[in-house]
Amino acid sequence: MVRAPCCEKEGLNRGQWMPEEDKILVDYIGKHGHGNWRALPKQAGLLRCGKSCRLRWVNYLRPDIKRGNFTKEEEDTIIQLHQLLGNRWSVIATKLPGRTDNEIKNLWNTYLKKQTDPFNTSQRESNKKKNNKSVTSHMVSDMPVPTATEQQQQSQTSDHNSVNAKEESLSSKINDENFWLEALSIVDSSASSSSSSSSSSMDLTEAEIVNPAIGQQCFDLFSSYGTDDDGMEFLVNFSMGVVDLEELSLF
DNA sequence: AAAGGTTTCAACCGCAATGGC
DNA sequence: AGCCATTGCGGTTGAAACCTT
Repeated sequence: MVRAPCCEKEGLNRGQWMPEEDKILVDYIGKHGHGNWRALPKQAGLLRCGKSCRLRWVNYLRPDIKRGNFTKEEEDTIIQLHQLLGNRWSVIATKLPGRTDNEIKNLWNTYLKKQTDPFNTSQRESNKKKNNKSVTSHMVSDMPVPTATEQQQQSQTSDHNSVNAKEESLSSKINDENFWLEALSIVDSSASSSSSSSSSSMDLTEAEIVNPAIGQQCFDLFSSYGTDDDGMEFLVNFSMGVVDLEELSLF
């Protein structure tokens, strides 16, 4: 079967959006919402395909878009999440309010990828000086996640027996209340009784990781369980320092 | 000043996923 | 179950801006 083109290309504008086009799109969506993207350009009077309109809105015209340089915290978050999720830009973007997947992808491809590559460490620094842009460069985290190179080195140097022994050791801690009390600080215990300190972790709702070393152990352990969608969501939150304690029952 | 090289990022493309019929 | 339309995602492109020589 011949694939249908995404839009009629004849007579439609392509390339850079003109300010007038932006205004038409913003005005239309402000009044009617975007509804059906394919039908939108015709209804709004734009000589663009629906796909182009959607992209322009999502990546540039949305009112909640945060423009400007990424902060150090945002960069660190992206680096951590990328190590966890790979090139799942849309998932990463959900953890950075106001940032788009396209923006994050561009940042990664032009800067962060080089940052995490030990053989290209100084490239952006020199560019930064050239461009006089205020992008910070470092990789500091309260709960450090190993770089891809480090992970590779780790996998090369450790044998399966020692890994299994470590997992068994960590697994045994999951049901150890003191282990969790040491690692976590309760953020939201409203759904449980105030005597939560003496209850099991399953009675609590949400906690912050206050002991990075233990947090790292937990992360290693949970990662070893594999990652379906729910597990992935848990790991994302965990990597950002927050634990949904109800999810612990999954492990 | 200008030519050539490099970087950035908005926009495009093609494919996969999803949902309705 | 299968087809089709639509949406969303990630990879890629190319024009513009910037830098170096």
